[in-house]
This record gives sequence, structure tokens and C-alpha cells, in this order.
Amino acid sequence: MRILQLHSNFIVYKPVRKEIDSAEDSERVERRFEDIVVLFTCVEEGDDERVAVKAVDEVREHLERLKVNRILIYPYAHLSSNLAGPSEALRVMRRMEEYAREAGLEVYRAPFGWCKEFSISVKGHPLAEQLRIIVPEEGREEVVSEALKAEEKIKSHWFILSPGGELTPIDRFNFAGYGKLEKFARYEMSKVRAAKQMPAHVTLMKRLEIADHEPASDLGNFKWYPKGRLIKALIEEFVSQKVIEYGAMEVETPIMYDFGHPSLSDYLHRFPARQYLLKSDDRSLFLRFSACFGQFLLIHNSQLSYKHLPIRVYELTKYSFRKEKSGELAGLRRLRAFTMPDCHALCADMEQAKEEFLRRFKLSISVLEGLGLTKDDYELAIRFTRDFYEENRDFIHSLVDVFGKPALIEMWDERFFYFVLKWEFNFVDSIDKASALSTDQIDIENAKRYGITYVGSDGERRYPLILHCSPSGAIERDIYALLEKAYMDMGRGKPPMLPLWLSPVQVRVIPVSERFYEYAENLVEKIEGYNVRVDWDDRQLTLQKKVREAEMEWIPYIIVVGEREVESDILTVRDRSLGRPGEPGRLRRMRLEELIEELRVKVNGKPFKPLPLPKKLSRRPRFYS
RNA sequence: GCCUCGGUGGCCUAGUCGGUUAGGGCACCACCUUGGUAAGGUGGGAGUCGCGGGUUCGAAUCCCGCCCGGGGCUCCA
Repeated sequence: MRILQLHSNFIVYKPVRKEIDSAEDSERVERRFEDIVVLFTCVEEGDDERVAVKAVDEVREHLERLKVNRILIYPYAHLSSNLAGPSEALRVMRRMEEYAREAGLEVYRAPFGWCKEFSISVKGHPLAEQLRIIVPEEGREEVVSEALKAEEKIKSHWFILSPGGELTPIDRFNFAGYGKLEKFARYEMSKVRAAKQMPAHVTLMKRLEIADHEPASDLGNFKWYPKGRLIKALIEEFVSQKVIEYGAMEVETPIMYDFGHPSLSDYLHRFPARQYLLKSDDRSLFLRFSACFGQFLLIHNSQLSYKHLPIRVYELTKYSFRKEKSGELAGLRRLRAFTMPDCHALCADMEQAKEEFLRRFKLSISVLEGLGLTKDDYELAIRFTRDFYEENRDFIHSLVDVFGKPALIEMWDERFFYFVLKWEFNFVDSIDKASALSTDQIDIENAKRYGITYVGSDGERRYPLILHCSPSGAIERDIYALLEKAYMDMGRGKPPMLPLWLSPVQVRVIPVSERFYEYAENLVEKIEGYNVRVDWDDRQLTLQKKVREAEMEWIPYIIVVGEREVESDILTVRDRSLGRPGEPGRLRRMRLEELIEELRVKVNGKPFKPLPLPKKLSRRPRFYS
């Protein structure tokens, strides 16, 4: 709570109009008070009744010295950028009023929620003007990082940068042919949103038995069914593989850290995120929101020479935790606990950093490509300070050239964050919401903060530049993007499906009747031998029903076996990828070897894991109907 | 956090200006059906109507608080 306390000759105010719906009732009449201490009061987030009491106690001490007994509590929002909600604020102020009255003061209060005009005459003695800041008793305080506060005040300039280096102010860019970029730019700049519907992927993640909310946990903490766990594990493995191929050393670091650690507490205030806090004995711990601390602390103790640079350190954080505001959570798009691949690179100087940055840019494109997301599916945003752009124009242009599509540019006049350059790939979903997948940054602060140095060729210690990259973004968010993409495909008349290598069941065998069960089971065994996730439907259902259910599970290949197959040894394969709504004729006749070869080509060396479910459908439970 | 809409067997839902045993579909179980590419038939079991409190002779239904989900807001004393 903040109170501007003014000992006044008089104050005159008049409510003009209601500013918010929950404003108190009041008449629009002028009120005047003389020889009074005016308390311009602002209730901040986290303030409670105890703060109200504490504030009044503090004020009373001064009233005694001023020899005044009359106060006016005047709601005044403009003292803080971290306001409490209106109902909370009103409650706290009413408590102040009540408590002050109980304490024998003559109390007046201006109405809450009104735009008011006022004139004031302040006395000229030394104690007449004071600012009071009252913080809640410990144990309840919320830690809001400086970066989070700074982000609210930051001033941005927006442009579109096209391949070839043309920089156009956003309002002069012609978005014809760049619908998604336009949606993304709008989303970023004005936060205009329209949707009033359940996001497609939330329905799909349940129906396909991928993941669901777990009410017994905190908000935004999910449970993963076998199929979902499989998909997630495959992506985790794929991304890790790619990052290690690129040259990173995989490590593992703790998920919780001491709040009081000097490097950490400083860093916390430079990162715009809210933390989960936990008390353990007499320590205050927080759950990590990225792998940064773990890796920096690990590197801090290493002996680094310029000959080692650039070095790359990688961790797949399972989990990273961010205590997002409850209203910001949305399905797999925004969680409080998520799996984040986090890869840092230490570079000797800006030249090396830029070279490395570009490599990682290309790595990220190729990682998303592997997941089944092409450049058509996402938009590039690049953010930097004006100075950095002036000095590195060609380099930034080269990123857009590699990307091959115009990019959204955010330019800042000064540096608020710990980085000078950052890019992300942003996915725009079925309800026009945008969210970042891959990202990388050039960090010029943290080496110093964590005492990370390397020895140069001249024997001098220097601070390296640190690059922070997540080549895929959160794994959960990748799955969100894949589901949303599948849903949007459906709208364009394409069958919704996951990439073959991520499909929990890749092939389903359906025998026409019990007479072919043995044949079917043998076939399944053969196919399985080629590292294919295959199952078979041995339930007492009609053939049509079994085909329908297989289609609803988005299974890419459905093989029906009966008399014909047994005799000819040629399979009848229903190929989902050839499907069009209302259009039959997706059946293909092929030999087993041809099918296996086609599968092999399509999965193209991606990670494989066996089916984590019973192969007989009659043995398989449903987790979500 | 605030505003708003919602929460009814495992899932989707009807019922909601108070009034019989809360109705249907999917799924599950049993039986019949043994089939050729998106729902075969009959029967059965399964419900703390999100949780807690209140009003009432009587509450899924009205009131209050809380929890969970979706959407919106970041305005403002």
C-alpha cells in the first residue's frame, strides 16, 4: 500500500463520473474539508486488512505530532503500477476507515471508483508531505520481478522486415497474402481477441486420450495418458537427439533452488515470470522456470578457455514451472508445469555469437520441420534494441533471408531485459491466438551475474556472451500446435492426423470375422518386427464399427483381412492420408513389403518406441470415453 | 487477479421462474448376430446432480461462499 500523506489547509473535491462498474454510490456534489490530513491511498496487490491496520497505526503516530485528528481517505490509483483488484482495494480501504474511526479519529472518505476533480492547499511545514509505503506482513508477500514490472512500461516500435532487408513500419505494410502474419502482429500489438469457444486442441487432447487436466493438482498441471505420454516421449527424444547432434552436452540440474542465493535472487528480478515458492524447514525455495540457473551454476565452476568456445549445454527440463495467472492458462498452450528443452551456448565475442545464433536458427527450423510444422505454420518475430540494430543490420536481415518470409519486428529504445537480440517462431491457432515455439536470445548480462568467465588467448579473463535457445519450445506446446494444425486441416478438407512417427497406433489390423483372427495376429507380429506400432481389433463388433473407431483414432493405415487377403497375400489398406470428406476410394491394394517400405520412408529415421498398450483391443481400457 | 459462461453415471448431454422412481446417447457388461471398409439388435448394471452452507413442508433447480474448466479483461480507485 502506498499513501501520499498531505497536511492541508483545505481540500475540495467533486465526483465527476463513475470510472468502473463496481464504484460506490455517491452524489456528484462538491465536498470541502479544512485543516485535515489527506491520505491519497493506493492499495497494491497482496495488501490485506492487516496492512490497513498497520497503515492507520503509522498515520496516527504522525497525527499526534501534527496535532490533527481529522483525516480524509482519498482513493488514488496513480501511486503504483501494481494495483490490487477493485473489490479487494475497496475492502481494504473500508477497513482503514473503520479502524481509524475505532481509534477515535474523525474520518472522511472520498468515494471509490469515481473520476474526481480536486483542489488542495498543502501546508508549508516539513512534516506536511510524506510518502508512506506499507508492505504486508511476511509470509504472504508475492514476489513480482522487476522485469515483470518493466515489461508493462516498455515502449515498443513495430515493423515488418522482409527478405532482402526492407524495413516497413507496421501500419504501412501491405499484409495481402500474409494473413497469418497479420493475425500474429495484431495479436502481439493490440492483444485483440475474439474467440468465445473451446480451443480445438483441448477437445482433441481428451478425445484422443493424450492428456487432461488433473484437478487434484494445481491448475495447469496435466496428466498424460499412455498415448499422450508416447507422443511426448517421442518428441522429447527427437528434440534431444537433434540438439546433441548440433553439438550440445546434455546435463541434468535440480528443479528447485534457494531463493536467497545471491546470483539467483538477482536474476529472478530480471526474468518476467512468476514462481512457485515452497518453504522447507527454514529455507525458501522456488521451482525453476527454465534451466538457466542450473546450467549457469554448473558452468560457473568449470575451467573455460577461448579454445573451448563456443560450448553448448543442453537440458530437457521436466519440468519447468511458471505460476502463470490463472486466467492465462489454456489447455496445452499455456501450463504451469511444462517440459522445456533449453540449450545455452557460451560465445567468446559478438562475432562468434552471431555465427552460433544463425546455426541455432537453422537448427530450430529443422526441429520444427521434423515435428511436422513447416514455415507455413508459424511466423517469425525478431526483437532488439535500436542500438543493436544499427550495428548489426546485415546480420538481422540475414535471419529473415534464411526464413524466407516477412517477419514482425519489435524495436526498443533502451534495453530492459538481459538480452539485446531475440527471435521466436510463433504459431497462430484455430482461434487466432499466437504463441511462441522456438526461440533464441543473446544475453549480455548473466555471465557477469553468475561469475562465468573464460581465459582469452592473451591470458585475460573475460565474460562470454550467452545464448539461450529452445529449439522447439515447450513439448506440450508442440503437441498443442500439432493438434491445432490437424484441426485447421480438417477445415480445409484434409483428414486430421498426426505425423506418422508420432501416431500412437500406426497400423491397425481388422479381421473380417473370427475365422481370420489367427491370420490377423500373425500379420501383426510380422509388422511389429519392423518397428511399427501395430494393433488389431479382436472385439465382437461389426467391421464397419471397427473401421469407424480406427478412423476416429486418426490411425494412418487400416488393414482389413478376410478371405481375399488370405488367398492372394495382397493386403487391402485404407490410407487415411488420401481421405477426403465424402469421397470414398481410399483403399489401396499392396504387398506387406511395400507397406513396410512406405512406412520406413515416411518416418525417415525418427525415434521409435513400441506401442505402450495391449495389442488386442479387447484388452485395452478406455481412459476417456 | 478481475469479469463472464459453464460443472448432471467413465464421456456428451435433457431437465433449471422449487414438487412423483433425474430422461436420452456414447462407453461398459450379457445374449443374439460372424460380417468386406465411418455407428447391427435386445437386455442389464452404473448417479454424493462440482463441494460446503442457507432459504423451504420440499432444492439438480433459489441465495451465499469455495473448487474446477472455457472465454474475455490488464481498464481502473
